[in-house]
Amino acid sequence: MKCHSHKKDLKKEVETFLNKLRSSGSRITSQRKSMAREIIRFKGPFSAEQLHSKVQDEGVDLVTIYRSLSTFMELELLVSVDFQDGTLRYEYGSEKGEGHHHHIICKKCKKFEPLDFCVVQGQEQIIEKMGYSNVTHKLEFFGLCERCLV
Amino acid sequence: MKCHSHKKDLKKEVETFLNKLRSSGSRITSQRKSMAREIIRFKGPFSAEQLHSKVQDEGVDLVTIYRSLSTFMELELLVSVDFQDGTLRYEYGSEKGEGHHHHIICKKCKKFEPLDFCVVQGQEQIIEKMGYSNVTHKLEFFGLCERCLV
DNA sequence: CTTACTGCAAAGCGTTTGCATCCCG
DNA sequence: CGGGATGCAAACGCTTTGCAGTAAG
Repeated sequence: MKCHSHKKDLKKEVETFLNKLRSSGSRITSQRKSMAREIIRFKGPFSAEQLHSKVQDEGVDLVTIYRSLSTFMELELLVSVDFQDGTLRYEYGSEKGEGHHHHIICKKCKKFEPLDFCVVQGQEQIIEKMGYSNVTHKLEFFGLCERCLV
Repeated sequence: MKCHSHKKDLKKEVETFLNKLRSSGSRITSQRKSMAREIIRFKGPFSAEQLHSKVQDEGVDLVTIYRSLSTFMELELLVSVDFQDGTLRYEYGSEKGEGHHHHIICKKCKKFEPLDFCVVQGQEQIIEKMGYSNVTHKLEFFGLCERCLV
């Protein structure tokens, strides 16, 4: 039951993703369909390499992944998340609006959990008064998870 | 008058920096003395390359810079700052304590200003209750400065 | 004297670019 | 069909590593 409705949700979300792509004038290729599906399935931050491993069976090149990720970022379909380990992650969602959230990331194993609070957004107005426009923020928490503490 | 006292402050701060190094069992080389002086002079985030340009006249290699920066980070003499442009910056100071602060960074020209407020530190305790230890956070604001807005 | 630190060269890694080909609309 | 998207190979920029020589304590 639950499983079936999840599948339906996925299909619907992929469709939403692709529609945003389409309406920007971009083309819907088979590679991008695969990417969209996996990006939504991740339900959290992922690296280019991780996405590649999910779609390389379908013949999607890593370079294509990088180029599409860059396109998706410009269209604000994705946000970037810095894990502080030299590899950039991406996550389905936009900087502003409902989905906005941050993470607690384990310094050692890089596992993460989303956080449902953000006390920072109010600060952006203060900074806009300082003379900056289009202000956003990046916030991540880092710690050692229980398993890695030992 | 002011200039003279600044010089004195610099010398004292460099001494403090080197003492922390010394007391960790590290050696005080001429290269590290130069680096310490310039790190404190920056009064803000700097890249390895920027530091190199300040001390290469004194014969300090870029590789030595990277290795020392890594040492200084371990000793918590520096914190890292992510400008989201693929080049890591470092800043004199520690994660916790008096000096703790964040920045507003211009997305285009990468100029920055320090911010004197941080509303996030209280959240770290919430996350420690979630089962994480040694929790810190990274927060930076990004916007377009007046000059770059055009 | 011991061994941490340094410089040089080379490699490593994630990411980007050039170019010919492909295929979406 | 025209132009955006792709795959392959090669380059890129930042950072790390190997190793022999140097110098701090």
